[in-house]
Amino acid sequence: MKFSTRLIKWYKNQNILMPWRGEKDLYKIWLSEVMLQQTQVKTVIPYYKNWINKFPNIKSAALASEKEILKAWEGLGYYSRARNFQHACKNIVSDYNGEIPLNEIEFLKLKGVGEYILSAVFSIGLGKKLPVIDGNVKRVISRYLGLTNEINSELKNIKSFLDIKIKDVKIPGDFNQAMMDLGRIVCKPKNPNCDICPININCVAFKQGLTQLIPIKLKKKQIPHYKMIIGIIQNNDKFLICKRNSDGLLGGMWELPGGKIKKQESNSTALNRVFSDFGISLKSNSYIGTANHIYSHFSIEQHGYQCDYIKGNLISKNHTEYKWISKGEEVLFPIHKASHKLLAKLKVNYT
DNA sequence: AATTCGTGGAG
DNA sequence: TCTCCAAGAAT
Repeated sequence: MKFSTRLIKWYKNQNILMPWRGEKDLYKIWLSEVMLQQTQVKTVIPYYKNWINKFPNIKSAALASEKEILKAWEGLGYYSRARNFQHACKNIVSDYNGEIPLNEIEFLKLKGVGEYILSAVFSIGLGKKLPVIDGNVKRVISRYLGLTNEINSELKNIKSFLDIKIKDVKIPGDFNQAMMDLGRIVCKPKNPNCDICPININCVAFKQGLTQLIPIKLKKKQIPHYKMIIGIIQNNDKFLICKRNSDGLLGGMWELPGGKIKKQESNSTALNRVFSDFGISLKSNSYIGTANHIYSHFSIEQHGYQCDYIKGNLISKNHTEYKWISKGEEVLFPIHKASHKLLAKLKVNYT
């Protein structure tokens, strides 16, 4: 049997169910692929279902408020995906009469649509013979062909191999999803189950015992670590939350205000300095707790302090809106994980 | 071209 | 605890 025949036979036999499998609505296929970027299937499923309930089509997504969009994405990470997806939906409503462009060049112009999304949506939704290349596929093919250069310098070899293999496939979407399922379930990063792999016969890495070495990857740089003070600024029964700038890290998300602690600086000194720079004066404070959080390129250690507000309006170049809210109201706002960790400690200690 | 974008799970 | 990395794209 041929490579693709073995692969697709295995795929059909697995019959793995996902909410978007078998879906024909391009909008839903597209949404699933956006959510699945750098995110595991299991994580995406509840977010996908919730999103489809709230925004069942392009128009509803385009008409939603930014707050609703980010709230539906809260906790999923890489929030620019949500903002870009809505931007693209608005673009489709205004410039494409509400219909997703079926032309590759036009679809690629949409925000958040790259080579992967194009290939995934057009192969699964339209039957186009465009191979997808994601982390799974890179791993599977680099092992299958025994590619011993750094994985990202082998992309042309991987693509030319797939371009040939997908030509004689009847259902390109199945071929692509089979490749990704195989990488996720069998050809795993560690301890691949080569014994049950449908394409192990011609796999170079398997035959030569190289599955532990391939794919070859560069070592990641160490990420910096920062200490921060975070304020739960109390004013009567309310506390302050701030909306981050729409660009950059956690764009558009709400958070508890705070800032970095300088080296050799005490927590209380940092607390006074940061909020003095924000333009608000505080009095007595009490320690709430510490919450660590790891981002992709740095990590933080948040030291939370509950403070009593005296006067001043918070002005920060990092934020565009400020709001005093009562405890419990935070569920109405899209708030990032790091702030949620401290809010959880607030509940434990002060209810 | 290298960096910047979250969060959670696996081992 | 530590490291890797997941249906990548934008800058």
